Amino acid sequence: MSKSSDAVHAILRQSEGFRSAQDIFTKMRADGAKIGLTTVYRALQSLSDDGRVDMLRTDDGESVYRACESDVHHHHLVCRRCGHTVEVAGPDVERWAEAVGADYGFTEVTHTVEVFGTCPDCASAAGSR
Amino acid sequence: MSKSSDAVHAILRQSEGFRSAQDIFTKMRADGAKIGLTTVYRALQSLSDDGRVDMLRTDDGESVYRACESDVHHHHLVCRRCGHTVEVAGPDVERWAEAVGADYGFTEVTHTVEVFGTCPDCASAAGSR
DNA sequence: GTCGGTTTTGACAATGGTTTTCATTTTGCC
DNA sequence: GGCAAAATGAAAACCATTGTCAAAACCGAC
Repeated sequence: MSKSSDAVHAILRQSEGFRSAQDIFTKMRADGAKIGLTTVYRALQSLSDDGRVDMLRTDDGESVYRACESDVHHHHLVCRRCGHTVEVAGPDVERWAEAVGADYGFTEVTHTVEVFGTCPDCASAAGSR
Repeated sequence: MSKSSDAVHAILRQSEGFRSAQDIFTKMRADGAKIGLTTVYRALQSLSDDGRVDMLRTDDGESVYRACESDVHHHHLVCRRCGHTVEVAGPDVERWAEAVGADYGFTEVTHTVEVFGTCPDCASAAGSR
């Protein structure tokens, strides 16, 4: 459980934002790697278990992963149309989450915050809903 | 798009927390309603579009719905151990999300915020990871 | 080098929630 | 009643994810 995991991790580190498992698989195959989809999922799972990648679900139920750059905690502003991602820091949110948790006596509080929207480009590029 | 929707909405209002679509379907059938799974999904979708029910995804990708009691938008504080859920309002977060979106020119900004932690009960009840 | 056993891998099948399809039924309206 | 539009539901299609299982890679021991 290492060579493949490392390869997947590498792909993730080369990537900007979040990527789906299938996406990663496709890219790896395109890069010439001989890897199976199953293995990608397994790698992703163990990496996530080890806390080396972040995993979250998009609105349509797909899981997406990102290499964890644990030093700085930040969130993402994702364009729901083109997928363009901006990293945003949100000290206020961090504080709020902690406060809320503490308020109810919760410990080991973590939080997931994702902001979705339509980016300027896509907005001007038109659109029906 | 009304009789069924109303029926589904009624079930939801009778329920305490979140229920899955399949769950609702099963219950309605048990209650003697002649309704199809498809219709339940359709009803849920339109109710959700109209903002009359809240919809969210569990960690395993299942969609769950709940009658919207408060017209106010709120988030959840979930115990990662026992699943106990507390509803929390977060005006600050709402404002922050909007501000962040606006900052980058994003429109139609929505956000997902979930706070996880270990609730007091579970914390005292102990544990291994 | 090779033997034996353990781990990893990946093609493929299976799962399961959700969505689509499409023919039938119901509804609203004249 | 008659007709068209909307709603319905059974079954099929989807599709991301997970399970299966036999083959391949790995590894320490001989």
